[in-house]
Amino acid sequence: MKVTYKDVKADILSKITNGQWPPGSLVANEVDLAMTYGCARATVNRAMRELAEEGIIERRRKAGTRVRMTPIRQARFDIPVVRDEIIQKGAAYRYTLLSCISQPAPDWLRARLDLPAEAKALHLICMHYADGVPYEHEDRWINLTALPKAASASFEEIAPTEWLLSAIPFSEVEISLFARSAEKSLADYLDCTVGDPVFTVERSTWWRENAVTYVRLTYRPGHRLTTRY
Amino acid sequence: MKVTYKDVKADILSKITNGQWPPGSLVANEVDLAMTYGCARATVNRAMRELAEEGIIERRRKAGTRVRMTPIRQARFDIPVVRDEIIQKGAAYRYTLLSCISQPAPDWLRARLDLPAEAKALHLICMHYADGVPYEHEDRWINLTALPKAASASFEEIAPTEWLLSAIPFSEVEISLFARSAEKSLADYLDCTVGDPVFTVERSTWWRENAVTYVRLTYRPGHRLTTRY
DNA sequence: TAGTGGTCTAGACCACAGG
DNA sequence: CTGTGGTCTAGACCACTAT
Repeated sequence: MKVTYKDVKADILSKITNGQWPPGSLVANEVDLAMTYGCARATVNRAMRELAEEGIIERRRKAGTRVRMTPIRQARFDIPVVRDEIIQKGAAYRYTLLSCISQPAPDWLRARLDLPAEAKALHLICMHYADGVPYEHEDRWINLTALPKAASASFEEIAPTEWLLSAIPFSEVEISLFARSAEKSLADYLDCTVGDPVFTVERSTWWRENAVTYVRLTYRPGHRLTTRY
Repeated sequence: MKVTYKDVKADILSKITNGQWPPGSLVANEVDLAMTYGCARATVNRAMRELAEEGIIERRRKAGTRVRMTPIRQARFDIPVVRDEIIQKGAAYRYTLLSCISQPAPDWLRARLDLPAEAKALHLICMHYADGVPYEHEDRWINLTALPKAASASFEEIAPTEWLLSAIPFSEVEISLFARSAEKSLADYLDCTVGDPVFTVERSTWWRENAVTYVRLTYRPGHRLTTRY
């Protein structure tokens, strides 16, 4: 059986985790490793490249490869579309548009998205329900200057997230997670008590250097974002 | 100049983002693409593999490659060591051990980490300060059965995170983010008001199938976890 | 069963950065 | 200047799976 890059990767990783190759130590170069594993250099290269991407080792031309002193830990969270998230839990999905107002972009929004003074915006408030229970509150602003056709979309029927996904499928995003307390209207919508701690995801989206949308997604109390790594 | 995998990747991505290859559409196979780009198949393969990893396209043997209907967006957050995080902000770091008790693992912990009935645990409570201001509250349990030498570590001087990092540099982690409200003691330590919404990171760590530690890191009100993708 | 992606190889050239 | 990683190539075989 041939030696695969996965074999090499697993073996190197085990040598690191069991202490044979301690943090900071120099790892043999690709040519030597290829010899010892009896495989091509490309195979070793792929194994090492992936370990480097995962923050386990650090590679530099000429300097060689070292085991990271403090491994860089990264958590990856999937950011699903709410509807998919709810359906995947086996619950029934329902969406409601609460408010939809076209207006000049307020100062704080212009500041945040770096919009010109005359920018127009569409302000949407929506709710997403799972089996009839409030799941997520969506407070969204869409930059009508960058995306004028949003003005004529019927957000009664299609959730803004999904409309935007079809309008601009790929974009640059800044995402921010934090805790805040539910004020009156939020508490009403989420069916919780005023002052309850809620988990909020704030997202700003750009498409080709143009700010497109800013959204605050707030979840019912108790919501968790979970992952493994 | 030779065609690089980055060229190919960028070109494919642009064809997707500008709508030439809409969501759901079938992408030409690797051999054909290699011909049109005038490069080796391996080059196309690497470009496509990365796009697939990034959730832009979906690949299946025989079925071919498709542009994802709803691109899987993944946010990656760096999980830094608190001390590094604070120092990088240009603030002075200070650490305090508030409590350190060795005791039988409570039921909820045994349930969570799947520990045997007789498991012993070390319960630590610590604070991390930035420029003297409360930054993070740490409530940690270490499984002494899996990691007996933790009993003799001097957590007065070294923070558990850092001690653990040297004891078990690489591990399997489950992480969970949520909002909760500060109860009395937490509010005291974080210098905030009881009931304030606080952001909490909960982490369970395994090393070679053995649960090692469970920790709740709670940040002062207003803390945000931010990233771009 | 046949088409597609997944991977390995052996060799080559190059870019970068340490000494 | 030279060692190391980064990448490309052309060809090959294999694994999966849609049809």
